[in-house]
Amino acid sequence: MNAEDHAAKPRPARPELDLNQFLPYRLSNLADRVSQGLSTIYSARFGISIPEWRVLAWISHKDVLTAKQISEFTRMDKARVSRAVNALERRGLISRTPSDDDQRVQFLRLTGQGETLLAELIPEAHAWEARVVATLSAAEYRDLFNIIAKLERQLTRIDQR
Amino acid sequence: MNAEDHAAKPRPARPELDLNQFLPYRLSNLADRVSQGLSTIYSARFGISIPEWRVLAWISHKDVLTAKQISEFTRMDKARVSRAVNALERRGLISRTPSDDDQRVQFLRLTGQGETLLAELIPEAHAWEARVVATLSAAEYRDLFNIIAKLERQLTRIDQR
DNA sequence: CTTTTATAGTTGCACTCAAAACTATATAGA
DNA sequence: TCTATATAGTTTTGAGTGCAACTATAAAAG
Repeated sequence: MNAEDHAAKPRPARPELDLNQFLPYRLSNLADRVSQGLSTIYSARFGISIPEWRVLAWISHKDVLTAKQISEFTRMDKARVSRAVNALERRGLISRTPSDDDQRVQFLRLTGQGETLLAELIPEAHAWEARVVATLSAAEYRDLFNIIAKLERQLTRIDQR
Repeated sequence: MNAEDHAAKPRPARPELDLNQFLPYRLSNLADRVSQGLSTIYSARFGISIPEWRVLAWISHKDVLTAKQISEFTRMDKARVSRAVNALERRGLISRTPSDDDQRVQFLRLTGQGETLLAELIPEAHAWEARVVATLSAAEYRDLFNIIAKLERQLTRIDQR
């Protein structure tokens, strides 16, 4: 039985919130499911946590990064980055080399082992993404990225005030 | 200096991962920022946590719900729902009435106080959403919801295998 | 009936997280 | 130069989380 069937119920004048037409709700639902689905690949199969995956992905993308930079790119707390970096180094997937200019800074790079792992992981991640977006037309796919970019710029604008 | 400037670096044949063209990355970034931005409204201003907001929103949407149903709609763990429901009841925002048919089940409803709070909160949430999507054309807005729906259906399909 | 199996909701526990405090180093100002 | 302030990264801590165990009730099977 559906609660809405009680048409008789006297409704106080209350603003309606239709969650299916509420962007934050739809967006967080979708992103959740996407992250969840993708993480089964790198978590179950490669023993990598979400923060670790993000760190790996960015180092792979940029070749050399500091923890600070990763924290900015991923917008993860620096404490979270610190722990992920530690875990990845312990597993031999990345290396740290202290900067000569600034003793506080460490440059992070993939090790051979890290490269090998990503060489397996990245194609699977791409394949998974491809399955998900297979339902979209080329135009929709393009539109989606454009819309996301627009929304992000707008959020930045709003933040600045 | 950009690490990519070292054109000399001998690259092993490794699959590239361009995060800006990787949907899970863009999506989780955006959803994160949207949730974050919205939560400042109900968290800072009304002392409501994210799980509590979700529970309130769904009860408001459906009038009467059980914890089980909320857990399904929000895809939150039932423990998380249980704790949010407890907190909301302690604050007098929702009421529980045990089902006559099944002693295990409790029907959850907004109290007058809960209605009042949502009457303030919902318009503000809508206003915030409106500011964010103000950057989109009507067509883009429509497309966005269609694309999200398509992707969710596809994820359900993938899950089922 | 009586026993088994399923279900709604709660609680305990180990783990994760974000914020703050802290350490070590670097830069700016007096 | 000495002191104050800022910054990179780590550690600590309190709160929140998911999982699994548990309680109470209900439904199904024997």
